Amino acid sequence: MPKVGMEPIRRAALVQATIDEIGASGSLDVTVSQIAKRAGMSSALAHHYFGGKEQIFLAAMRHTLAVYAAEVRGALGMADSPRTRIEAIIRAGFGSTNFRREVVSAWLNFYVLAQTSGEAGRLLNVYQRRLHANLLYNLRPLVGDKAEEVAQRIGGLIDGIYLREALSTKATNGSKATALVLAALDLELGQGK
Amino acid sequence: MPKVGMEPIRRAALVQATIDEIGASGSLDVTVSQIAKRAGMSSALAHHYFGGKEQIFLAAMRHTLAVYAAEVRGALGMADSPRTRIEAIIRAGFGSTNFRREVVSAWLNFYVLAQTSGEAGRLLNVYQRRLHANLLYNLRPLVGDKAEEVAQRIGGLIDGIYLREALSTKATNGSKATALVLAALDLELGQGK
DNA sequence: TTTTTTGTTGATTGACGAGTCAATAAACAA
DNA sequence: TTGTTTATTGACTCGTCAATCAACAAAAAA
Repeated sequence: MPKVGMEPIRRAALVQATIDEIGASGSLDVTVSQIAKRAGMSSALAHHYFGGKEQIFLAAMRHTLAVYAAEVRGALGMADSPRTRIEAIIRAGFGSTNFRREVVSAWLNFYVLAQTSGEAGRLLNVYQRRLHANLLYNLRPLVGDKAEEVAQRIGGLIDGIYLREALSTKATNGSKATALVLAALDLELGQGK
Repeated sequence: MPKVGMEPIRRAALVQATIDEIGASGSLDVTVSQIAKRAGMSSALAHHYFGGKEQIFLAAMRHTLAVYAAEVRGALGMADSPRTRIEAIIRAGFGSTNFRREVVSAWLNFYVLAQTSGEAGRLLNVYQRRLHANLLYNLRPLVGDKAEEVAQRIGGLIDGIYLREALSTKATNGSKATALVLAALDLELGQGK
């Protein structure tokens, strides 16, 4: 019983199903059929709306990145000093949304996809640049010309902790990760200038 | 013209070819045929010696981990204080061997494999525990009961910087990464007991 | 020399998966 | 009413790939 205006609904369902399926299987070796089934439709329909598997992946990646960007933006809006803005960035990265197992798994696999797909690499690049620029901009007034180096370190630490959580079998604890990075920030800022 | 005693040679060639092939393609989507061809033999022979694809991957992973472990051990042998031992660990991680593009790529993909394969997860776990234990043991005399936290941070930073290099399109600079982490170490140690 | 062990591959099998297509049907426009 | 657009799928094509097998060759053992 075909209804009209299904396209956005189907697309959203497929994107979410893709993230869930990647999270469930832990790899990009998920078939279009699996994704479509989870989203409650035939694989032919998935192809109809997205054209191909890679485009489904990219849409899922864009969605993940967009959600992350929105959270950072939201958190930044509530902060009014460089220091609190940096804290906001860190907290947003380890927020409950981005820290759910399936999202973490999706990120990890997007890292791999970025090595193969040019478009995926570009997307990830945008994320990394934005994170770095945000950190850099707010660190500058706090540590001057050390900002570049500090931003590199805080950014790397965020990614590294993220990675470890992705691999850890234990239930992940976002707040512990946040505390760890915040302590590093304190150290970096405590060093004068 | 079959010669005798080929097994170890073939196995080593396949392991190296696997790492190279993963590095070249940037993903685990490499076929046994590709690997075998790069190693100069038929795919049937690869199956003959290893049994299956997963076991080839695991052997490559074990080799990568073993090389890394050997470098750490070598570096540790030349150090005689906790501080220099920690430096040795960091330097080894970013040493030229582990920092070559194909090795970095292999690591990244092993991370993904670890989510799927139990044995791969176990192997990676061994590496992480060993790194953590090494850091912890040598940090204890320097920062006392903060050692656990500091080890977590230094370890996470190593992994994170590694990850970023894996994704960077620019030629990677191991010494820059090393300097970044060493500076973080200085900070952590500078904060007094 | 005969037999067994080790090395080696081309050909084949069997499964699976991406993408296409034709067909069906409801909604909508003319 | 008739034609067009949108939604939807089962069936099919085509390619790929892991794994197996049968067969052949050389070396080593008997």
